[in-house]
Amino acid sequence: MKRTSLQTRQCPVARSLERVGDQWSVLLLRDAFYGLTRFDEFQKSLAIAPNMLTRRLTQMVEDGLFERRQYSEKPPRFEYVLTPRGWDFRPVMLTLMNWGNRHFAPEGTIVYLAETASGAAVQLQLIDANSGQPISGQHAITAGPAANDRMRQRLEASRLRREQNLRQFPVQDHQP
Amino acid sequence: MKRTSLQTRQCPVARSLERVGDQWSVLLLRDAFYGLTRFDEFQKSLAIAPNMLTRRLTQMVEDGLFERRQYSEKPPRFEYVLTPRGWDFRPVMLTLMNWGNRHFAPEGTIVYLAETASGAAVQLQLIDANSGQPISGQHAITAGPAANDRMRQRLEASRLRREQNLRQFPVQDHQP
DNA sequence: AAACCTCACTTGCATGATGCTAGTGACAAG
DNA sequence: CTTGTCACTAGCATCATGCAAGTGAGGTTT
Repeated sequence: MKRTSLQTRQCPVARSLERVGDQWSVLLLRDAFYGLTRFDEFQKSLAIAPNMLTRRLTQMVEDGLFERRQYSEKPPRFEYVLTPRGWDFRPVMLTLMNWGNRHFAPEGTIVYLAETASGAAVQLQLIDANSGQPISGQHAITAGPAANDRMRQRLEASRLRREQNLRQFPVQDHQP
Repeated sequence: MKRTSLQTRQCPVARSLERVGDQWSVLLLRDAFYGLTRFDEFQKSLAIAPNMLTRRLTQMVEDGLFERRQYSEKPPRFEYVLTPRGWDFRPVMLTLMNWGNRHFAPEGTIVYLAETASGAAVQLQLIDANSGQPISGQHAITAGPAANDRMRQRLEASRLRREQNLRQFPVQDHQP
């Protein structure tokens, strides 16, 4: 059957998944961050069927993640370059890579993020730029001005459950 | 045809996608972070068909993201609780949510992360905990000890392209 | 005690997205 | 004038997705 559309859902995660909720989209972005731009580069790197690649790239151009650009007139040739929206996905990619490294690399560290200049390894951390504090279990998703009733109920229920848990297990914090 | 397996690929992103490379897995994790644990809670919240939900949950239990736990004997009832590996996905979720909020919420901010105590809004930022510096275009993916030849070649090619770009556009930095 | 409800699923089948293979069109090189 | 590169398109097989309906163990209501 048709895959259920998440477009109508009022949730930024669901809306993101509508654009990158499949394997190939994310891998294409990964390769784009590695600097690939051309159809056959993606094809070789990913071992993806050409029709799948066409479908994904077309969709991602439509979604504003890639821009299709002609780089040669006489042999008509095209390349796919990241838009600002595509570039903006980089933190998600790095966080996901970090997760994969920690949990699915039994043979040891495959890749890591490093400073280009010094080569020093980076230890990724998500912080609140306002306070400088790392994100922890002391931070919670909150309804914004555009949230509808359904979303507010969902978040309110979540808040209540959190309070109950705190009463039951006062020191529990899975997210240090 | 069968979906191509990414298991054999030596890349932490591909390996992560093998576990969360579909829409429902990520949405299940989202709801788990909201505090949902029971089959029918997930079903109502996501409007997912029960067979799909069974398939996803079973897979995610196998992958070590959820643990299936009996919480009642007399009416035999089960719940699905996040494992440490599942909890560890939270930074990815928050970063993805942030991306969705910025790019796919034309009606305004739907949800935001806030400090539980003060209610102060959080401005998410990815930093290097070693240096305290934000992650920028000055950081690059580097081969770790367990990287194979193919991965090293990929990263070397990426490095060369970056250097060429710098010669062509010396001030370009898409990732401030 | 019959009827109805809750929770956690299972079964059966339709269909459309995924994916393999082969082919195409525009040019360039030898 | 044959071969090669690049960027695709076309045709078809099949498997994952998803709807609808049912199941079983027990509780609650009338």
